[in-house]
Amino acid sequence: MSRRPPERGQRAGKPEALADALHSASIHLLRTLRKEDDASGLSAPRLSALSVVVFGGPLTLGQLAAAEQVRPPTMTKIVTGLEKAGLVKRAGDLRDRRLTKIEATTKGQRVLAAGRARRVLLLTDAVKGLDEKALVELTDGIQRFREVIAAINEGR
Amino acid sequence: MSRRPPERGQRAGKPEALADALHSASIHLLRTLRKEDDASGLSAPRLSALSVVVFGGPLTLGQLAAAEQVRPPTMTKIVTGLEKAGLVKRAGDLRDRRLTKIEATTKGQRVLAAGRARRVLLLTDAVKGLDEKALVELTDGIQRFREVIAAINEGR
DNA sequence: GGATATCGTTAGCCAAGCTAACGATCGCGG
DNA sequence: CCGCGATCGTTAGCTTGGCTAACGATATCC
Repeated sequence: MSRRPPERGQRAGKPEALADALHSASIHLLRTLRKEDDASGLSAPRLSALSVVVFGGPLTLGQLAAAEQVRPPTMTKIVTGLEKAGLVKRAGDLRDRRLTKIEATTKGQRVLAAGRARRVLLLTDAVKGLDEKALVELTDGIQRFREVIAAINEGR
Repeated sequence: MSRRPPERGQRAGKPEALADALHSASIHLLRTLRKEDDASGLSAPRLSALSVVVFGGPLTLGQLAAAEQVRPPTMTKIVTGLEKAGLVKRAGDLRDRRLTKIEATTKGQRVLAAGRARRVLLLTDAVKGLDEKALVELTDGIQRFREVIAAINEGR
């Protein structure tokens, strides 16, 4: 959902408003970051996948798809894009495709690092307006955020 | 970015890790909710736009596009989809398209309410595992989350 | 050695985002 | 009173990302 008149639950006393706030905030953060990430020429899904490859070591396409919670054909497209951009490469057993591992190139590592630096710049500016207390609240909140998502994904 | 080995900053002491955590959590929440929202036949962008229309009263396409932070052509598509689904209608001055207002149908209101109920159910389950303290932290965190996003969007 | 299982890819669909170009309407100035 | 520019929406056309269904290649197992 979205930003709308402030009369609607800012403090989110009800789970309903909380759900709405979570959804809304997520949508807007991604829309905001998407623009910034454009500077690296990488969309959010590609950036996300690249991140997994860089930090998750070499892994198969299936594993990557599972990690990103998308179907294999979707991941094929993403990996193909990353490969064309020279950010990842296929290694390992190239004959048996089920065993080929996807790994990051050094360029991929560089680009990822640069993208993060860019985002950090943005965030740093945004954080300037927050005091220490707010920072702590944000950090704690994200942790809870993660727990909620994990709970949803597990309980089904 | 994405879920990856837990050794990477859970508590987000650095802004870098905080940015990463925000991004990651947002991506995953949306991916998770997308599935649920499928049940209403509405994608996240449509649901978001519908929400703005329902709660933001009748408004022009341009205003809606601005609220949703997308370009007018994109919003044209979304509104067209919602219109075909009978969730919104165009009213006001139909001759001068610059003055036609978009407003929700009663069906639109119903569907939105149903979608929210569905999400709330999910969230309620997820929240069962959280104690009061965690709930407060989450609520506070979201508020900060919003502030950060607002700060980013303003400072440019 | 041939059936089977496993995994990736191809094909083909749709939604959502963009830019560029077009169109329609109003308001204003001459 | 008539055209001209400004304003806003839409159309056209492209890319990416998501899906399912079908196909292909490889290894394994009997």
